[in-house]
Amino acid sequence: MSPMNTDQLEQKKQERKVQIMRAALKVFADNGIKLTKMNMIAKEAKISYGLVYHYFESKEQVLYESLEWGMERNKTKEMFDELNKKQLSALEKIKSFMMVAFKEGDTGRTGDVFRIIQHLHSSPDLPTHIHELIEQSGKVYIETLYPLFMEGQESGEIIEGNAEELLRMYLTILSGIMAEDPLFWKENTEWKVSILIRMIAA
Amino acid sequence: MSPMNTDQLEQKKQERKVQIMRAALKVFADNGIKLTKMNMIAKEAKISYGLVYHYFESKEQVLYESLEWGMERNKTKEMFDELNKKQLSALEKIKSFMMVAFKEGDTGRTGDVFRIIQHLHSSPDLPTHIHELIEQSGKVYIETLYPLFMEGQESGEIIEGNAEELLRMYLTILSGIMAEDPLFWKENTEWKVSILIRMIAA
Amino acid sequence: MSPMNTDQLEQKKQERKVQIMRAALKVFADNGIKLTKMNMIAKEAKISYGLVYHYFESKEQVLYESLEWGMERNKTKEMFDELNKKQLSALEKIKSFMMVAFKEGDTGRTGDVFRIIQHLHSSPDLPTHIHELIEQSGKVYIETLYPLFMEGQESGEIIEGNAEELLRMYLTILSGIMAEDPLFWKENTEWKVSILIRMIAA
Amino acid sequence: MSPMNTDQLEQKKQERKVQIMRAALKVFADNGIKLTKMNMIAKEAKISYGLVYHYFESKEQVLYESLEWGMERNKTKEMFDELNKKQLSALEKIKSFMMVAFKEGDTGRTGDVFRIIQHLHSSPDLPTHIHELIEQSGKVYIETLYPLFMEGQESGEIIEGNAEELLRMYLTILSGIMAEDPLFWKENTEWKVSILIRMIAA
DNA sequence: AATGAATGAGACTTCATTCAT
DNA sequence: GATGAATGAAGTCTCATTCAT
Repeated sequence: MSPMNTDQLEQKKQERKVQIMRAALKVFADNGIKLTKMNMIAKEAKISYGLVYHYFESKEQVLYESLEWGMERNKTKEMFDELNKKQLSALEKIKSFMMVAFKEGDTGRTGDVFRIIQHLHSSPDLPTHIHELIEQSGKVYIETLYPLFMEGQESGEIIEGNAEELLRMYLTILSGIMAEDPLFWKENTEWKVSILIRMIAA
Repeated sequence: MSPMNTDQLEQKKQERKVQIMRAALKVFADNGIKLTKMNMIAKEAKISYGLVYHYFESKEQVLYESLEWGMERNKTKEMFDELNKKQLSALEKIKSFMMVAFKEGDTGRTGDVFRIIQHLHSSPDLPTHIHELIEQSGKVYIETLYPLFMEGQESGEIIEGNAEELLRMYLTILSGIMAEDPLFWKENTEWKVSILIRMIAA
Repeated sequence: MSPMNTDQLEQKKQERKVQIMRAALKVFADNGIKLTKMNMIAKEAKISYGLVYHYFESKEQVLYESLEWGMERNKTKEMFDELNKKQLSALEKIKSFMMVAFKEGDTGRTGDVFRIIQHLHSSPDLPTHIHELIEQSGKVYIETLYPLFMEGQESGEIIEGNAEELLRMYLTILSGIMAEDPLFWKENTEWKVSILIRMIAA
Repeated sequence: MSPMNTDQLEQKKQERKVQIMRAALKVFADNGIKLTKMNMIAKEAKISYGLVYHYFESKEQVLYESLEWGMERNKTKEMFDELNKKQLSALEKIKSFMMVAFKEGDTGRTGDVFRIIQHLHSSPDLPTHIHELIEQSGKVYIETLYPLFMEGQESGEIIEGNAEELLRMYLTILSGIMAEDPLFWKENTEWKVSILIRMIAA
């Protein structure tokens, strides 16, 4: 009942939520939104399904907050800021970005978020605020990669043509891979990245 | 009571089945197996859901027969035989294959079948006979493209390396695109094909 | 278009109805009312299910008319009148009744009607007019057998006790047998009848 | 959190299952397998149909487990062992068996199980494991009564003839009664038993 | 007259959500 | 806080009935 208690409780509560959100991201990413049962999230988080409702209003709310949390952790922007400090060409930066973004361990969840966003593209019956979240999240990739594409074209590293269109196609392909084969990046990452880069490298 | 009568009826029945299978392929491709409701197939075919059961035993049977029918129409093999008659390099043949396979109108359904097969890869709880059908169908692409990849490598048109792995990655990317953006090939097909080809062109 | 034609048509129609009713009685008797599908009746009558609706309003109507027709053919009363002409004791008449009633060929349908009536006892959700028909039909057996039971008791052939109760139990057992094992009477009829008679024989 | 807690929960769960199985046995017995709706079981158990699925996988599983449970409670064998300790003639034992088996109160469910087994004889489209259960259960009656029939014939209490056939007919009649009139044994049990016994008593 | 194509109510089952403990 | 018991909407499939041919 001491004031400290309240804080501790609050923190514990937050930890629980994180435990659930981490599980949710994984399960949503693996199965898609509709096919993910509350059951599966609870099992992945090693709690009872009833408890999920103690921390979240609904399945939809779990999705929303998990995405929010995942994007925050995702920190694409920060990743780029980090990259920009290094002395690399535009193409090398793009390559580095892919290596970092998709070859993550347990912590990042970048891939999970990316994959969920793909699943969501094909779920037209979701509420607006979720679609907005997606929209916003998708933008991050565009906003950070577009300048690099432009830079690459100027320096002659990247093929000519409409940079925006090229970027969109590039992202479509990345999305597609993640939707198609979640384990794609697990093996031979470097080789695969280099092949993909060939598409845009002059 | 003329002999023509029976034939006509039989043909009409077959047309109805085709109407349903065409609808089913589209809806399955767009939504995945589990998320496709009989309702959706029926609505797409502009009939009542009850009627679907007049022509097919179950949802699973609709899937199976539709795939079978779609693959038959698909005729990847025939397409290649046609190609091989022409005087083209391996890379040009691969390019032609993509142009023909993915830029079809309403008739071909090649893309739908391709996408469903992708969905099915991630549905481990389907009966054996469907998985066999998929397996078999997937093989067609490999069996027809693999020799071309080899040929391309020998002639120096295609980059060095493990041809099988390269082909698998190539197919994963194609699958991913179709899963991700069904309308991908509608516009700018030629340019998109050329970009993709860059991945493997030496 | 001649007047004769009308009659012939009328007769043909009646024959068709009989064909259906005969089939219906058999299928209803074997499967019970609810579990009998229109399909099964049609197949048994070797016609399409649609045609049944040409001759009858509904499944319920098929049941009603079939029962009516079956009871008419059944002619328990006539059977007894026949028996009464012979010089037999009451017990021998009861025995004869059973032999005739249950060991019939294709024509009689006595057993079918009897069995359907049993099924109907346990179908409380049927319309009134059908229940009335049943009621009425059940009475025939009681009305014709009751005097024989009385007579048998007076002559000392049948055991003492409440004749009505004894008869009711006897009929329950007969009904039960037909519900339980439709083919019961096919074999060893005489021996089985004699065993059953032992229950009431003094 | 006391150790008792888990046990209590487990016990409560078991009680719920028993509540459902008791209801199921009654409803199955009254209506037959196919005509029994999950709804009816739920209503009889005074719960929602959804809850039934919390405790059982499917309707079929409800049937299977209910039968198993009912047979266990049934304990025909134990009943006979009890009887055999007493100094009774074979016929008297058969009589006692019937009195005990069919004049039970709420607890026994012997009659329900017996009736369901009859219904099942006429349901050829049930899975094997259920048929095996039935088979096995049916055997109990035969295995326990057959020796008594033989014994009775040797001592001259029971009429001559093929004991097996006689027993089969006897059981058919019992089954039939239970199928036909579930309340048959409620009243006048002793008298009814004595009449039935007359069939086989020398 | 005859067929069987077409429809939709109802039954089984799944699963998100609420609630008692 | 934590569990899982309880409910009911929605999806798959069956089948009586209507209707076009």
